[in-house]
Amino acid sequence: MDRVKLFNDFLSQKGLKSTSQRKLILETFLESASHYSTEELYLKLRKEHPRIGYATVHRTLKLFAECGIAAERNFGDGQTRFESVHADEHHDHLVCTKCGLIIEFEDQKIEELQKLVASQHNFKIENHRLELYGLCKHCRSPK
Amino acid sequence: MDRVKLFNDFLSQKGLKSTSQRKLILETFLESASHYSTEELYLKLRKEHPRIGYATVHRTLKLFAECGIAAERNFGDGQTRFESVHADEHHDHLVCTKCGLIIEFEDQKIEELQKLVASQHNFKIENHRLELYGLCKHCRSPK
DNA sequence: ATCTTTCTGAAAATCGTTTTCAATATCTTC
DNA sequence: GAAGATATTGAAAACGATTTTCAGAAAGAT
Ligand SMILES: [Mn+2]
Ligand SMILES: [Mn+2]
Ligand SMILES: [Zn+2]
Ligand SMILES: [Zn+2]
Repeated sequence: MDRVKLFNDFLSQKGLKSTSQRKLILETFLESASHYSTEELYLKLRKEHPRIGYATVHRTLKLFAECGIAAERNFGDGQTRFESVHADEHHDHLVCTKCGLIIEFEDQKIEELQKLVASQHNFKIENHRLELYGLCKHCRSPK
Repeated sequence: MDRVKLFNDFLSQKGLKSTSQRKLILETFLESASHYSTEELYLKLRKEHPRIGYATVHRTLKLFAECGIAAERNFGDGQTRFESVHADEHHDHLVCTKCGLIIEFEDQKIEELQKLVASQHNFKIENHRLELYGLCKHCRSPK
């Protein structure tokens, strides 16, 4: 559990405290590979821990993002989503507009061409987002 | 003025009315090539037409999007922006995180590679977004 | 001109997110 | 293991962008 240590180091370095809620939220967040909205993770946690508060879940997700173990995403449904980040890996997304399925991909050629475009405009890229929206394999076929 | 006719056809086809506000908003929207938030366009309009309402501006922008003469964009600053769409042209964006400058580009190779990625996942693309965030030419150089 | 329907603008409502605040938990220091 | 200092929690309120409501005004049909 490398990310747990990473988060604890982040907390102590910032003078923040290690609480049972933070441990619980991190554990649950790491359990699944999904792209959670605050609401979704809150509802999942509340099943087993009815005392947990929405604000705590949200604040903790923001902390994950701040320390780099989570990334904030926005797929245009009006909710910010958080996903677990592995080391310095990067990926982009295919998003099914019908069932919500999210597929991750990385294409090195596209990444290169992005850099080329940026340099042609004298632009220094800090980050980017590429999302392909459409119908997934299952939602394409009627039946 | 092709887009004016397009909008009027859209209105009459839907049983909607052609009002002085709608004419004015469309005219002002088309005048500039910028990526307007509702707020921005509202403030611009209000200078010459203090009686216009925010809700009317917003509703009208949504109508533009619905009839295809505008597209909704979201560059992560929490505001929906509307830009004029020319025919079926498509483009992506470079966004300066410091000054807000928006540069448009289209790279045919990237578009091709996106299709390839999609087909590899048996995915049917409906639309996509590619945004490169960073520093523009001016904001890069200190001075 | 009259009637019917849609539109407008101000204000209120909504939705996701963030902040506030009093009670509680954690961490230090003795 | 207390006691004190500081950060955290959860509920509720505040927030900011967007959307809806509603009564009066305007547009279009007859
Ligand atoms: Mn992902
Ligand atoms: Mn554009
Ligand atoms: Zn699907
Ligand atoms: Zn700039």
